[in-house]
Parts: sequence; C-alpha cells; structure tokens
Amino acid sequence: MDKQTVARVLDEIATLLELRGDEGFRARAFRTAARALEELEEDLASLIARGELRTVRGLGPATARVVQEVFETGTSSYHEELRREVPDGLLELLHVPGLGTKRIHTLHTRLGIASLDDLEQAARAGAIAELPGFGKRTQERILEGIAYRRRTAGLRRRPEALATAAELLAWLRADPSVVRAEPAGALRRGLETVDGVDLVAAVDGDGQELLGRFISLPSAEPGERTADDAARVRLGGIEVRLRVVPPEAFGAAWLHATGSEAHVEALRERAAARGLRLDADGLWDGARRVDAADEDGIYRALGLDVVAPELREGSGEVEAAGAGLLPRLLRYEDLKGCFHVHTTYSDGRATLKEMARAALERGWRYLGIADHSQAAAYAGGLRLEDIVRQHEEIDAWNAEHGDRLWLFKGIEADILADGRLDYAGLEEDVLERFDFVVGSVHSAFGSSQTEMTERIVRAMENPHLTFLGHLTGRLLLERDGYPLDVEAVIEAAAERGVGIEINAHPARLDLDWRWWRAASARGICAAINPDAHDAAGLDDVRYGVTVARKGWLGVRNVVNAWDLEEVRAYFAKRKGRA
DNA sequence: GCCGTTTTCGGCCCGACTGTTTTCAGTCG
Ligand SMILES: [Zn+2]
Repeated sequence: MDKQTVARVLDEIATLLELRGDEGFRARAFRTAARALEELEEDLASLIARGELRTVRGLGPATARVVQEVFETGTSSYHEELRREVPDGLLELLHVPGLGTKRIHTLHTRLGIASLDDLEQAARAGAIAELPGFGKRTQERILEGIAYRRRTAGLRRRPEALATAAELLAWLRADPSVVRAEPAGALRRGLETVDGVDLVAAVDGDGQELLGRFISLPSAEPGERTADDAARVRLGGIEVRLRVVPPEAFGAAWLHATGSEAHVEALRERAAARGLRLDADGLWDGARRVDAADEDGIYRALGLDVVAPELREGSGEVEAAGAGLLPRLLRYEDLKGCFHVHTTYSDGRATLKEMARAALERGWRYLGIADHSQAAAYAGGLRLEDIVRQHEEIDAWNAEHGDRLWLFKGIEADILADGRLDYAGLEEDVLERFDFVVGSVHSAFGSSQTEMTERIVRAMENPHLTFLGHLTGRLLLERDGYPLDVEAVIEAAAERGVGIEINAHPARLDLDWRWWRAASARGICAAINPDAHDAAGLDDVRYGVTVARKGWLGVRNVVNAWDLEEVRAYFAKRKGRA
C-alpha cells in the first residue's frame, strides 16, 4: 500500500464530508493530511512500524487512524461508512463544470438530486435557476456539462485503455492456441481517446473455444459473440473487441482492425488499381492469396513504404508512401530531455533533485524545470525569493552534475487576463533570469474567442516567451478547451518564432496532433513537455511522442530531441530578441 | 479535524473570476 493510494482515500473522505454538508474545516483537515502524506520523505511502512505516524504534521488522531487502517487492510471503515451515506451519483456530479461540493449538497438537499439524470430533469424543468445562489446561466452551464458527459460517456483516455489492452493481451498470449496477439484500432493509431479496445489474434484451429472463454472471462462482465470470428466484452467499463483469424490472414486482419476506414479504403483503391483485392482476410490476386502474413508484406505488395499506425488517418499518407515521401518520425529514443517539469517549489510532489535524478535514470542529458508563477497562488507559484532559492539550487546542481544532466531554469508563467505574462509588470526584468518561459492560461476561461485569441497573441509580444503551454486548455473527457482561433495563434507564433508545447499529460495532449502538420509547415517547433508533478510523470512524454508522430513530426521539429548545445543555442536566440 | 499554545479553544483559509447578488458565495487552477 503506497502513500499515494492512502492519500487518495483521505481526499475522497474530504470530498464526501463536503458533499454531506459537514463544516468545511473538517474536510480541509483530511485534505491537509493527504498532502502531508504525499510530501512524506520517508517510507510509510517504516513510519508505521515505528509507531510514529502521529508525529507527522497534519496527521491527528482521526486521520492517522484512517492511514493506519488503509495501510493494513486496504480500506477504511470511516470511508466506507461515508460511501454508504452519500449517494454514488453525487460523486459523478463533480465532473459537471461549475458544480462543486457545496452546490451539489444544495441540489441534493433542496431538490433531491442524486444523479446525472435527476440533474438533467431539474435543469430542463427550470428548477435549478430558482434556487438561491443559482440562476439561468448556471442552469445552462449545467445542461452543457451534462451533454458533454453524455457525449463522452463511452470514451477512455490512453492510460486506461492501454492498461486494459495489456491485461487482455497477456491473457491471450498465454493461451497455447494463440500464435500472435496484437492491439489494433484507434488505440494502436494513437488517438487521444478511444471508444473501446480492439485486439486481433492469430490462432491455430478455428478459435471458437478461445472466443467462448473470452466472453466468459471472470474479470469482465459477460460478453457476446458479434460474428463467427469475433466477440466483445466489457472490462472495467471499457468495451474490448476481439477478432481471431488463422495465421495466414493475420496481416490483413490486423490492418483492417487498425484502420482508419479512410486509410484502408485508400489501400483498397491502390490494390484495385494493381488488379488485386484487399479485404479483412487477405490480399488476393483472383482466388490466389498474395503472401501477406504480416502488414509490412501487404504494403510492399502494393508498392508502398510501410505506413506507421499513427499516420493511418486518410490524410495523404498512402500517396506519400507510394512516392517515398513519408516523414522519418520521431521516436521515444530520440528524446534527450524535456521541459515543463514541476517540483515541490510549487505544486510538484517530488523535489528538484528527485526530478533531476529521475531524468538521469531515463538517460536524458538535460531537464527544464518550470514551476508555476506567482499568480498561480493555489499551486504555490514562485515568489521572487523562491526563484532566487531555486536558481541557487540549480546552479549548484549544474556545477556538480552538469556534465551528466544539465538543468535549465524555466518557469510556467501565467498568461494573465490582459495578455501580460506573470512577473512582466515588475520593475526588474524577472523573466530575463530564466533560460526559457512557458506561457499558460490558467484563469478567466470564460472570455470570448476573440478576447482569448488576442490575449494569447499579446503574450507572444513578450520576447521572453519561449513556448505556449497547453494551448487550448482542454481536459479530455472533462471539458472542451476555451474558444480559441488556433490558426491565428499558429500564424502569430510562426511570425514571432515562439514554440508550441505538446503537453504530454494524457488528459491534455494539447496542442492536438491535428494541428501539427500545418504548424510545422510554418516552421513552428514543438516541445514535448510532460507537465510532470512527480518522477513517474516524466514518462508521460511517451504519450507526447505519439502525438508528435500523428502530427508527422520528426527530430528536427521537436526541440527536446536536440542535443544540449542546440537547445542552448535555441534558447539563447530566443532571449537575444529581448 | 488539527494546531498551538496566551493549556482549553479559537483560528485555520490563495486569489481571480463568475454569476449571483446588491455585497458575496462558490468554483477553479
Ligand atoms: Zn499549466
């Protein structure tokens, strides 16, 4: 039982207390305890073994009891009691933008609302606007939030989908009848969200027995057969679709299950033009199977370079593959570091040195620290004295370890409502002290598209700005980004030589891959930034690499795939305009 | 619920923004 898990229970207790309408400071105490646990330098197990839990500042009798119980048994009776008391539906309502625990409590007690359906009914009937503290606008926002929730209900983000795929692939590959099993569909193409997990297995025999066991997996809800050679189950709320084929048909089956439809259609046309026929079972010359047990063989038989799964979106990749014009795509191994990493100086959960060591472990040559700026007060944004302290620590690190891992001094500066960068109004040129500046919008999401676009374009007028951070502000499956004329921003960024971040957090993946061909064509550089708040978060750059590949990007387009000296030169050139 | 003592209970709490108000509660990053 790790401290993160225990902290999550404490956080949920706090949320449940708030939903129940308890006095706010009690809930706060549980949240404080959760943070205290996260920031614990020491191992939780040894602390408990020594009976010193209570010595941790922020843990008192009640919270320490919960920690101890969760650590020993995996659950907390207090937590479970609250779960029984508070309707499950109330937790779901927290995902509706504009609704927090207080308002949900009010909705529950005044209108008996305990689910998304209840909420929708009440909003449609106009009952919510009548409540004190609520109004017409709030009611509208609630309906918008419900619609978004409904629209995205069957979708999953990549980490969850990949974990489900891995679990079932392991199960398939352990089966003696399975020759080969692979993921396919949108997951394999690297889409930011998927409506399910597609798997293809090559099997000895007809696979009927395997499909039978697949739909009655003990860990899944009972599934169903969808065709002679296919079935689907739901596992942890995710739909998993499996097709089984004989080994000689695997290449074509995998290709079809991977898609996209547009890509496969383009391949079919290409086959037809060569007098061949491509279907989900093979590539055919009349009745004769063209040898294509693997995908590569099919592409080659069609006179094409192999198209990486990420590019198979029907956007000219087949023509490019025929002309030998496919880009050499970025790989994870190309990365030499990354920027936009948080530490305990602001809201990170790992210290600067822990993050630096984690970067070393990954074989990186440099790391860009970028904590929050002072406007992000809640996130512990850096005040001027914090900046000085952090820069001293970075200088000391570089003096000692800079030959192995160089730390760049960066900051995630808020783009304020008027388009100024945080710190920009001060007498001394604070932003000048940094090697790079990531500019991000964290407030005033409600403005119009014109205002938001002007605000971000204005931020780019500050010559210190190096990268635009999570440009559209979207949170996948939580909310759309704010309204923004991305094309205009790209145009302005190109003119001013500002780079754009591929925020690699799996809930952001922002700027989206769909923009990157246009952006790179205008010479805009990408930075694959993990926005990491702990060491494990650094590995999110892998999701960012997928986005870059979907955007047809290669090493030259991605700043953190460059050598240390090149990055230094890039930053210096940006600063030179100041 | 936890802290910190002014040892027995009062104070805790980041600030901008929004929508609801007509001075502020609630949400959010
Ligand atoms: Zn941010």
